[in-house]
Parts: sequence; C-alpha cells; structure tokens
Amino acid sequence: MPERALPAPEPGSSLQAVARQALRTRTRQAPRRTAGHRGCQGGHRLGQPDPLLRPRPVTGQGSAHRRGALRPRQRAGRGSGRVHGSKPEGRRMSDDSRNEAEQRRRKLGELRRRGEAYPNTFRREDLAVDLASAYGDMSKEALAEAGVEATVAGRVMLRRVMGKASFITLEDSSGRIQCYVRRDDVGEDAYADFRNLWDLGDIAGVRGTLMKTNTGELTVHARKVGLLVKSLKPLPEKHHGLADRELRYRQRHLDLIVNEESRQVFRTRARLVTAMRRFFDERGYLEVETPMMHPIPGGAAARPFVTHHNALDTDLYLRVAPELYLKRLVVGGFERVYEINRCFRNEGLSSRHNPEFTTVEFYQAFADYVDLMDLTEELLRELLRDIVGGTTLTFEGREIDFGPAIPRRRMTNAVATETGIAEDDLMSEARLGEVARGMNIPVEPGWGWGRLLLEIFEARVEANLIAPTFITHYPVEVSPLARKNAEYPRLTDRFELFVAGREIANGFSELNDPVEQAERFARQSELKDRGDLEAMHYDNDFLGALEHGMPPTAGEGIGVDRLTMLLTDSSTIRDVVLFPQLRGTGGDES
RNA sequence: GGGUCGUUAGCUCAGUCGGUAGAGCACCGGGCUUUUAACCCGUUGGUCCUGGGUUCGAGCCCCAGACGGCCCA
Repeated sequence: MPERALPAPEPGSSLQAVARQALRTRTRQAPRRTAGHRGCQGGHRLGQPDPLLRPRPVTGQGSAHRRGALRPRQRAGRGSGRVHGSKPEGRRMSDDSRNEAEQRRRKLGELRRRGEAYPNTFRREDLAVDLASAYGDMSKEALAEAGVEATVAGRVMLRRVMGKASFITLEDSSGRIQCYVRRDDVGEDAYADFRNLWDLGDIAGVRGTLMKTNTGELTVHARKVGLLVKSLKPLPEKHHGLADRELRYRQRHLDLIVNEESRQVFRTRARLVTAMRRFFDERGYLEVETPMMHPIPGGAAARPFVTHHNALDTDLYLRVAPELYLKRLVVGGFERVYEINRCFRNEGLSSRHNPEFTTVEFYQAFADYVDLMDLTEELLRELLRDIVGGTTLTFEGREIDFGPAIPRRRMTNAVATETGIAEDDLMSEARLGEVARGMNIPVEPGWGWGRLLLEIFEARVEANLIAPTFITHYPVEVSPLARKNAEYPRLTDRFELFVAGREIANGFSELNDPVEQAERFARQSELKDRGDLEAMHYDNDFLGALEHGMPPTAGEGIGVDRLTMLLTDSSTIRDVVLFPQLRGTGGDES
C-alpha cells in the first residue's frame, strides 16, 4: 500500500499517457509472444532487438512537447515558492520541497504524467560481472578500438554529477558497473531528466559502449539512459550502509540492497543446500516431503505450535521433526530417504534458536550410527571443499579444522574428563544427583541417571567442544527413539556432533522393535502426565507402522541454519535466516 | 525469566554540568564534460522510543513500559 495518495495527474497529459501506454503495450506484446520468449525467465534476456527505452518511442514532437510543458513548470514551482508564492503548483512544491520522500513522489508524478512511470520494456543484455571478466583487463586504447556495445541495468548506488557529465554506479545481481553519462552523448533532454528526476536507489538502464576511464575503471559510456523504477524511499547512508540490526532483520530488502556481506551469506546458504542435495542424490537417497502438520507431534523432545483445522474440527501441530514420517517411508521400502525442510518449535528465541528452522534429515536402511558418523565426516568435508575451498574455516576468530578424523567420545568419558570425576562414579545415579546439585543445576524429581548425565554434559562440556567432536552413547532415558546399545543397556547407539560449542547434528541407530518402542512411548507419556511439556506423545499410528517391520536403519538430522552459521562466520541465527522471528512492535491491537 | 547496554534528522552517529538539539551522507538550490564515499558554495529537515514524575527549566535525573543488542538461566 502506498503511504499516501499520489498527486493528482493533470487530466490532459494523463489521458495521453494512458493512450501511449495502451499503444505501446499492444505493439510490444504481439511480437514478443511470437518470438517465443516465454520459457526464458532468466535474469537477463538476450536478443531483444533494440529494446532500449521503449518508454519514449515517440521521439519527435511528442516528447519535445511534453518536456516543454514540464520544464517551465518545474522552474515556476521552485521560483514561485520563494518569490511569488501565488501559483498553486508552486505552493504545493514549496511545501514538499524539503522532504525527500515528497521530492521523490513529485518526480514520480512527473514520470506518471508522461506515461513513463514503471515501464517493463527494457531488456538488459549484460551483467556487471560478465563485463568485468570479459573486458576488465583490456587497455583503455584497445577497448576504445573495439567499440564493445553493452546494455546494463541495476540500482543506482552512487552518483557523481559534474555539470554536463556524470558518473553513476549501477548495481545488478552480479555486482557493480560504472556508467558515464554525458549531455552531448545522451542529448539535452535525457540529460536534464537524468539530473532532475533520478535519485540514488532508483533502477535504471543504460546502453552504450565500453570504455576505460583515466583511472582505469571499466565503464559503460552511455548513449541512451532510461529510468526504469522510481524508488520512493531514500537508501541508507552510502558508506556505512544499514548498521541497525533490528532494521536489517525487519527490512531485509534494505539490508540486501545495501550490505554485500548479507547477500553473500544467503548465497552461501543456497550453495550449501544445493551441495547437500547433490551429496544425497549421488548416494541414492530419495528426496521426499512429509507433512508439516501432524495430528500428534513427534520425533523430538520439544514443545509444538498448535493450529486448528476447521473442516476437520481438529487440532494439528506444526511438526517439531519429520522423523516418524521418514521412518514410515523406510518401512514402506524407500531404504534411503532425505528431507530438507522446516521444523517448528514453540520455545524461546536466542542467537541459536529461531522458532522455525531448517534441518536435513536422512535415513538409511542396513546402516548403523557408526556408518552415519563416517558419512557425516564425508559430507562435511565435501561441503567445506565446495563452499570454502578447503578443510578449515574461521568461526568467531577461531580456526576450525575438518581435515583430521573427527574424534568420537562417549558422553560419560567426555563428562569425566571435563569435570574430573571418575567415569565409574558417573555410573551411580545418586552420585550424579550430588554432582548436579553441586553445579547449581535445578534437578527435578523425575530425572533419572540419564537425564542427570545429559544435564551435566550440557552445563559443563558442550560449550567447550570447539573442534568438531562426536559425542556418542547418549542415555536411553533421553533418547526415546534410539536403539539400545548391545553392551550397556542404559545407553543408546546415538551420537551428536558438536562444533564451536554448538550442536550441529544428531543421529542414531533407530529403534525398530515395536514392543520396546511402545514401552519407551509409555515412559514418555508418564513424564508428560507429570508436567514435562517436552516429553513425547504416545504415537500408536507410528507403532503400527513399526509392527510391519522396519529394516535395521540409522537416521540423522543436521541443522542447516547452524551449519550456515559456521560457514559464514555468523554468530547469530538471525543472520542466516532471511526473515527471522522478532517480537511485534505493537501494531493495531491495543 | 534475570542482569546489562542501547533507542536523537531518511541513514551513520555526536550531544559537556540539567539552560535555544548538532555533524557527515541523502535531499533541495547554484557551480563543475573522466569522477571514485567526487568536489566547492548555500539551504532544508527533529514525536530526542512511549507514558508518568522531579525541576523555574529535562535529550540528559527518577519510575514504569515497548523494542533491540550482549551475557546468564
């Protein structure tokens, strides 16, 4: 919605504009259809014959007339604001003349009167980065000799007006390119428009020949210029950019326009996801999509969001994890599946937690958790090679090396090492309770040995696991879906991967014994009845699937956001999620 | 949830002891035909986050709240 009404156009020129527009639309669209450009949806379409500046096809008397009508008006407006103050247009303009947004609307109004406000007839042919790589190394003389044509378009990021000649810097999706706009080359009228109607932040198209400036910068020497989109709001300060973190999250579009580093983060994220897909596709995993809305939330210990289906008159839960559905698929015979998608957890926000976040979960029949640790190492090395081009990355000032084999340590061993308590002592529930209380961990009555161990681990060990480390053998009590370890019945064949003190991955040999799974669910139900909001539901439907027989399977989930954080050296998840959840600012409720 | 820091022009930020609210960029006017965050000259622009309170007087002090950053849980 526009923030306020646009100034009313003059009736006469408005009708002209409409007529011109209609004519243009008709004449343009017919040849375009027959030319068959529909499938070509890329950022820049090639091969439009002389597409430039269709907004002004009537170059003869029409445009001269229009401009003739405009220029005196502008002068009268400014002048009268001060000197006469009596002409109505003059008054309006002087009222607005100090407000940048109003200035921009005034300029848009002028474009609208001419029917040139938001054209979509310009076809870019060249991206900045392509020009730079093809011609950036040529000498000034060679380039002048070659007479290379270029047609570029992008947002006006910098502008240097020197009387009758100017430089502007356009930014497109690939990067920046400078353009040289000279009155004697583009014509007096076009140059006047360029000076009077263009602002930083507008989107413009430029056609001309490539040149090198005296200082060696590759530049499009403009022959034609056109304003394609009037931006009604000023850009943030051109040197410092947009620094306010809240504004960057709430107005991500602005952040992306101004901050190259921010754009880079999301490009990296996309490459990460692409590389993951390739990794799993190459290994015969089937990509699937399972429900986001669950009748019973399951697959993780977390509080769900609740919603309501009106036609079915039933509550549904946004999924906290896709696990139980992916396992159904393994039962169904898809022996390798993966899903990259969102999960939702109704918990607090922090630099590591957004209520919706992305994971890749994958399951492989006839594999165990050790196979998955091997696979995870392979995946991480491949991702690093593709994205950072090596085996090490820098995160929060520390080098993190994924080159060497990632150590695998039992949780009890890690806790013993970190706390100095003998591993044997850690096997006693009573002893663990004392230790936990000694650490000021608020121990709750329902906690058994396993939960105590996990709490101590999280309080004392987790944050110190900077170099990549697998922690293995999680307690059964806190792993209701994982297979029991054959040797130690209190433990499971489960691991989590920690990097930079953060949990990155969680995997285990799956519990595929439906009878034991039923017992585990029953135990979770008891906890839920005692008030544990994160305990799992008893999922009879899932048990029914297990009863048909799930092959021995291992499964794992990896946090895509957290991995992106590592790869982009971002210390908060909000920097790697395009539109992170923030508290509302009040809005329309009281 | 607790602690702590912050919120001033469109943006980036100053603001002394409580005494007329500032700079740079952007915008507006003027100059400038190879500039580089162009430059030079002249203007304009404020709900000092909100609401109370103290005071002759509050951007500044006190209280409450909103939003955000960081730390802790």
